[in-house]
Amino acid sequence: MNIRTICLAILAHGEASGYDLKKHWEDGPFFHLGGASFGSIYPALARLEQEGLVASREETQPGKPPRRVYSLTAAGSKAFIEDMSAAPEPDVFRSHFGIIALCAPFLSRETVARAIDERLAQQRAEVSTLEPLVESERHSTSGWLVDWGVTQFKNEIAFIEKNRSRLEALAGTAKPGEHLPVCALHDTDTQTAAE
Amino acid sequence: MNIRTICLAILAHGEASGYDLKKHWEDGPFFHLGGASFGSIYPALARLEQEGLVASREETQPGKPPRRVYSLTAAGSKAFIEDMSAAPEPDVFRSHFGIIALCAPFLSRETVARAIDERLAQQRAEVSTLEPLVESERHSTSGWLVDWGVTQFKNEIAFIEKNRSRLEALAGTAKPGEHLPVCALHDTDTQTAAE
DNA sequence: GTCGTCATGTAATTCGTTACATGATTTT
DNA sequence: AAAATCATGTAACGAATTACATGACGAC
Repeated sequence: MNIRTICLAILAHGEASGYDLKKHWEDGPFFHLGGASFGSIYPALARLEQEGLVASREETQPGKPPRRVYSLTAAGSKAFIEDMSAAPEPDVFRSHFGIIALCAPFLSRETVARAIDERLAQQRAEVSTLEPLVESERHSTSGWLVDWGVTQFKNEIAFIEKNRSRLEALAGTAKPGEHLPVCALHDTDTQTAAE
Repeated sequence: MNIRTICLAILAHGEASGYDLKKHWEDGPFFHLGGASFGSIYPALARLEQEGLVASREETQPGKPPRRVYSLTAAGSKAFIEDMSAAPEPDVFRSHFGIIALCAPFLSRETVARAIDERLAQQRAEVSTLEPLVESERHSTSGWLVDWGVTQFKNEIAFIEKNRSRLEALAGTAKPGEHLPVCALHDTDTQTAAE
């Protein structure tokens, strides 16, 4: 999922300026899906225009700087649909919290407890951003996505609350210098060592 | 979450070569957390060694090329704990499926249906990778993470199965050229247009 | 005799971020 | 008077990927 595709996806909803695109990501409830800086948006739009996938017109507005408004061309629309139809690479979430959970035996109880608290706070914050939208977006385009998000975050919160003591109990259980397999499955070291 | 941190996290479990590190990511059940190529692992290890966070020794093995085995130094251990204690940036998942859900009105029913099927297949594949580990890893370091993953994936599958018709019903509902707000909340265009 | 595994590394390229540069207007 | 908002863009930099280069050994 590159910026180009996200630009096309947002422009499919209607024309927008580079500034608008950034606002959709930063202030919108879907910032999980993106988040991009001007330094990548403007060049991306310029390149899309060069490729003929978007067209732009300058819009002068009184009392404000002129804005360059982009919209999909027919070719852009086609490219967007092709992008959406392409087989997706599996989602990768490089999660700080996941690494902490994996490394709990090497970390102090306080570190683990704090990580759990922070994770819960973060997921709760996401829920309180999205939950008010469930009603207002029920019959809009984004209603489904809002529900998806709320459900995911709530489920994770429930899981962590239920299993936090089990994770905290793992904290600090590795003696200094102790060798633990990352995952017992494919750790050939331990097997070789045992032979 | 950069490669450096993941290297430290895996090396905290015990010494490993660059080749080992890659295997932990690619073949292990935790590839969601990472996935990195040799082109990034080897330079990362070299830099960590320069900084004094890891030490290496060459291990000659009969019939196989010699391997350079890395392990954390005291400074590396400290750096690892600091990295883990640092406040995490909120997880961002740039999800292809999420974008499709958001753009359903602009896509055909077939495209949306296929995307749903692919998503379900993908999440089910993750479950069948992780589920067999629930038992074997129950009392190991990674047990918690395995449970976390299984729960997350199963919950998402359940949600999609329950709500797929609702998403499919949205497909193709936008007329060509129609302007739809990405999210009703902060779409000033529609409000301005309505004034 | 070719392909897969073990093993390390470099170079070119892509993608994106941060910081910088500019400038009018409105709010505090 | 300072700060925030609207608005666009470039340049330097960083992080990671892909592709390339090398080479021995074992399996089929």
